[in-house]
Amino acid sequence: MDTDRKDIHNSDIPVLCRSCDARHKGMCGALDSAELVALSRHTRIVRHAAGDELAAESEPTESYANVMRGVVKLTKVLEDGRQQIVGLQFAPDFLGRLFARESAVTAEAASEVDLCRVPKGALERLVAANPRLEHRLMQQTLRELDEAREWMVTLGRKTAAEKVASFLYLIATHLDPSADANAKGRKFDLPLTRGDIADFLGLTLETVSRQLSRLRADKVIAITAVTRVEVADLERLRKRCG
Amino acid sequence: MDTDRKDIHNSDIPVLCRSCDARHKGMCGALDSAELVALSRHTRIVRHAAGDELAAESEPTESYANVMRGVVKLTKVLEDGRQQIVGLQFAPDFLGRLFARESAVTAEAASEVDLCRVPKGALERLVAANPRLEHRLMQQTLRELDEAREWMVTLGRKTAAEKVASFLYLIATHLDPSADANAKGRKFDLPLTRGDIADFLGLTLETVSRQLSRLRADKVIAITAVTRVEVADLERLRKRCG
DNA sequence: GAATGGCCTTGATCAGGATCAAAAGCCGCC
DNA sequence: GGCGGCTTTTGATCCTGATCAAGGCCATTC
Repeated sequence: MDTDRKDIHNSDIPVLCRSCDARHKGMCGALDSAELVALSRHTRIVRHAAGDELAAESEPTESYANVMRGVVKLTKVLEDGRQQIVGLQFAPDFLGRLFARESAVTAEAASEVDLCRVPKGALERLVAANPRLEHRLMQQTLRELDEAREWMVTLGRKTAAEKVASFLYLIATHLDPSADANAKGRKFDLPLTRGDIADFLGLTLETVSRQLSRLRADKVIAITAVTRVEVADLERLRKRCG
Repeated sequence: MDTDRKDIHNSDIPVLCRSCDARHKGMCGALDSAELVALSRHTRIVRHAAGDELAAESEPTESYANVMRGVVKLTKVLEDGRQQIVGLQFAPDFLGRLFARESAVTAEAASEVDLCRVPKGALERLVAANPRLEHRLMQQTLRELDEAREWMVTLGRKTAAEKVASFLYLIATHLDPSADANAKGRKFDLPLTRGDIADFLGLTLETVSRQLSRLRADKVIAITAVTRVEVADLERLRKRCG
């Protein structure tokens, strides 16, 4: 209690929110400090290990979340087990399908992940009361729709080689926001296994592995460890994306 | 002038809007009669022939629209001309990417189409002033995102036969909203050519044609004219969707 | 009603990626 | 340090759907 009030007095912003990206680039940027304080009473930071299931397809969802660290994959499966990754979420993305009774996708931690969870009802009340928040979430939803459509081109019309290059390009440009955007090269850890990448690209893991080997042989990338990729020249990689 | 005022007096609802589906299931349902009257001063009903380009990729958009009749296809192309249809819009869908400076897709009339066009600025002002309208559009955007992700599974993981069955199932369930939802069968005209269907499914038109022939040979569908399809038992078709 | 030009269908062949199979790295664990 | 369980890589073969090619159907036009 006492500390709570001191926090508010000190800065008007809850401790947990002070260094959170969601406040700058994510949905919390739409909230003033009073709303932030009110919301933070309901939120809970949770850490999940890679592989943890965060939400299941056709299961009721009882909370939304902001991704604070790590990568979350959204997947859908056919009855016979064929699987497709339909989205990847990076910090500070909002996680969850607003207003939906149940999730249309399975959400799984691709890497170790920190989430800032909010109970469904609490967020929906806040959205109803604050059009600016809904506007923010609308902007993200529109961006996700743009990305989904971009990816449909990749899935439907690109060759295996172009698909793998496109995936690497996506990761290189999304994963490390701290990297200098102008830098020619990038180094990063793949947040997905070969099998996951295959599920993202509509390929088999063998094909993914072969195409990675080919990109390495062609010196477009270096693979310094099984999950470690270095791109010396992003532009050369982009040329391979079709 | 005089007629205008009479219309308003008569029913509070602009003539053009009275029989429009967008007022019931589309975005205009979020507007009260005064807003409807105000908005209708800016709208213009336009008819487009099949094949007309309604908006071009990377071109500035100066208006949004509601689809009142017909089917609009949204496409994206790779530099070398490979094409992918990334969405289909049916009445009374909203057409356009809210808040975007330029379109990320090409919109083209797949059939003869009637649009209710609204200038970009007019709609954006209305959205800013009316959170309920943004909420409506948010709902449609979320639905489109769900559909895009559903389609990613089809593109990435289904066989050619399953893709074609899935397309027919989509059309059968979306095209004729007046049809009895419980009816076992459906009859409809395909709004797309074989080439368009191929671009939607990530196939070639020859493969689409062959798979259609196979579905006909297997008595899952009847093709009574080149664009006319009859499905006797929707459930049998669904079983082919994978 | 013949000619023209779009679509569409069907056939023959080809190739890209899947599948099947095995070996090679990698890592935790005893 | 060596063992067992992994994911990943690489190889050999197969098969689905692409490509190349020809012909058919239909509407429009003269």
